[in-house]
Amino acid sequence: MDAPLRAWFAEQSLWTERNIEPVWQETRKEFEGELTLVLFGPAKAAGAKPELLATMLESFWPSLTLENGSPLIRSARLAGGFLNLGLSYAYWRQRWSMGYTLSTAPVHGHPDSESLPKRSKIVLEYSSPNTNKPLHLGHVRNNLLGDSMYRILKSLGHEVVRVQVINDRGIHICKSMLAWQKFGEGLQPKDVNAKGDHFVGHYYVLYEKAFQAQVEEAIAAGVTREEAEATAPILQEARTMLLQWELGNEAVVNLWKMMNSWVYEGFDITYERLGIGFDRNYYESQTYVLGKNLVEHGLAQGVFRKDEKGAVWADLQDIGLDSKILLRSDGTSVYMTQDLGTADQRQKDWGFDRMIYTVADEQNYHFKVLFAILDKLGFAWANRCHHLSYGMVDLPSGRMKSREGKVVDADDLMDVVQGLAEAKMGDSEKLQAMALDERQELALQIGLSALKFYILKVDPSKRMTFNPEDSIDMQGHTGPFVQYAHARIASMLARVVDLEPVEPSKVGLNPWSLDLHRAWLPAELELVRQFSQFAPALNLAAEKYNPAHVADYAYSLATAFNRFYHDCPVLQESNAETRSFRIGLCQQTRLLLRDSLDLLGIKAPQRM
RNA sequence: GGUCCCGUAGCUCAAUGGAUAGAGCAACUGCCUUCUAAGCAGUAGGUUACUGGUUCGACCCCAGUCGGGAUCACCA
Repeated sequence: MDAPLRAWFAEQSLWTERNIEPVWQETRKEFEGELTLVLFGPAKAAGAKPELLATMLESFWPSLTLENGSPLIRSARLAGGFLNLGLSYAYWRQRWSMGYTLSTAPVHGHPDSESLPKRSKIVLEYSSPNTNKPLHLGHVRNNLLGDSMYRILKSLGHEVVRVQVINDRGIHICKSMLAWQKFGEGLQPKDVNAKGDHFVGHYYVLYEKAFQAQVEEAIAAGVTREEAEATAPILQEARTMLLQWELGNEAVVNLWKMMNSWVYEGFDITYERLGIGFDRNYYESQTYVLGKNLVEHGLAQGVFRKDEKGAVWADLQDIGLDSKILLRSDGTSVYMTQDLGTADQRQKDWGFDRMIYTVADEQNYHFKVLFAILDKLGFAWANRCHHLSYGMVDLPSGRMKSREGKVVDADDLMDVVQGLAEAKMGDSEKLQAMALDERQELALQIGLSALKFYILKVDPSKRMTFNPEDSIDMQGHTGPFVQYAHARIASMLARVVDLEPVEPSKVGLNPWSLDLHRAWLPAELELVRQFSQFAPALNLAAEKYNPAHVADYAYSLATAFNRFYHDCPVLQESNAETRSFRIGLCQQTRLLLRDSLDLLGIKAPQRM
């Protein structure tokens, strides 16, 4: 809702004398009006019936005017305790003219600019893959959330630094290295025409197979499973390799570098195709040594304690959490230790106001503890760290399990959605004349749109089920539905120049000159009303770290347009005034659809 | 076991404490000689897991019960 209007209502003595904040909501579709004042609370506080308040308010309506003196309120009807207000067409024209788009925002701000959070510098972490296997569906949700939040926060004027931590070291990396050494026969990805990350992932699987075989063999020889798993020779070899890596053994380090470089080449391709990018990579091989000095510092300050074995602990019982170990008795660090160090490092690197970690909700407790310890260490920015926690992605058959090969590979997924979009395009005569590369690019845009929208329309905090069949759907509540509305407008507007050599000012840039000498049709009013919802949706998405609000908005706007398109002729409208008005509506709709899609990382093709 | 999260139409998801709980998919009915039918209009589908409580009003807040998940390592 319009902030000045809200402010005006809130200031009325009717409320202020009784210390009441009026409750507003969007008017439900089945009632006349766009804005609803809920009178139950105020009525109760005032000891009066809603009817009486509505009557009292009636005297205020005439005093409510726009800058040019025309009235603000078009209609006011009480239904139960709900006062439904219809706003004047002049108001909606003005509101429309302030219509916020990404391209105009930095210059003009937008109508609800008071509610804009202060612009700040934000470090946003997402993706954070391991270098022993390719990206899968879980990474995809992470990437899409991170990328969309980046776009959303950036559009509100924040400076956002996109970072990922690459988990490039550790026992799991050594496992694939070892397997390649044993079974790889010196082959490289290019020798077998493989994508680097898949190539390395293949050896990780081979390791697991060899490991299981050894375990079964040991069990057959009479050893317990537990012991067999702990003592498998190949695991010993992997551990030895990790030690050698840590000691800087040249052969091992060279192998490590070579295989990681293959993986990065593969990741680059996947990210590129998915439309995801980063401003800075942090490598665990460099950050895993960080944090020890922080712990020493905390120990000196008396924030941490050392036990009799020499291990260092953070006591968090005072804030309802457990104790957390930070340094083992042998002086080595744990995961938490490096996360502390990395956070501190990033503050030094960027001087951020806020830091956001896009990490699955299985680590909720970890981040609670991390932020609590940063706070104990006295970092003022500790309470400006946020864990953008998202739920796991399940398959219809249940949880994804990489060990059982029950994973959806990111590259395969993109192949499938692109292929389906292309097949669908084949049905359309208007798209058959396209050049092949153009076709494939469009198919990718549409396929990715289906995938991205399917994932982003769900509240991040909720666990979601990924149904492959639904995810490639292109009808109904989907990305292609929104894209289609955009493409329809684009193809229509492309003809405007030929059909109607109108002044730019007549087609929406200056709506004050577009006074229609008639009441608006419902579809016209609904469309303009949707224009005013863009900024609130964007703000809500940023505030709640939830791109689903933008996805919802894009769908609502597209729906409103489709009805308008069905009900109202545009180019074929004979009345010149109405035609210009509607062309203006189309232009504004197209911009908002394009920008909403962009915030979700989805392309808006000109035709489809 | 302690802590935290979740339970809404057959399925996937919505719904600041507000009106008759909404969409899409799947099912069924209409609408292309008309600016792109990847569309529009309609029918059917609900004890919001259950039991209480708070209040003018509860999917939403509180307590309990049942069901599902996560987490609580000198793992990462």
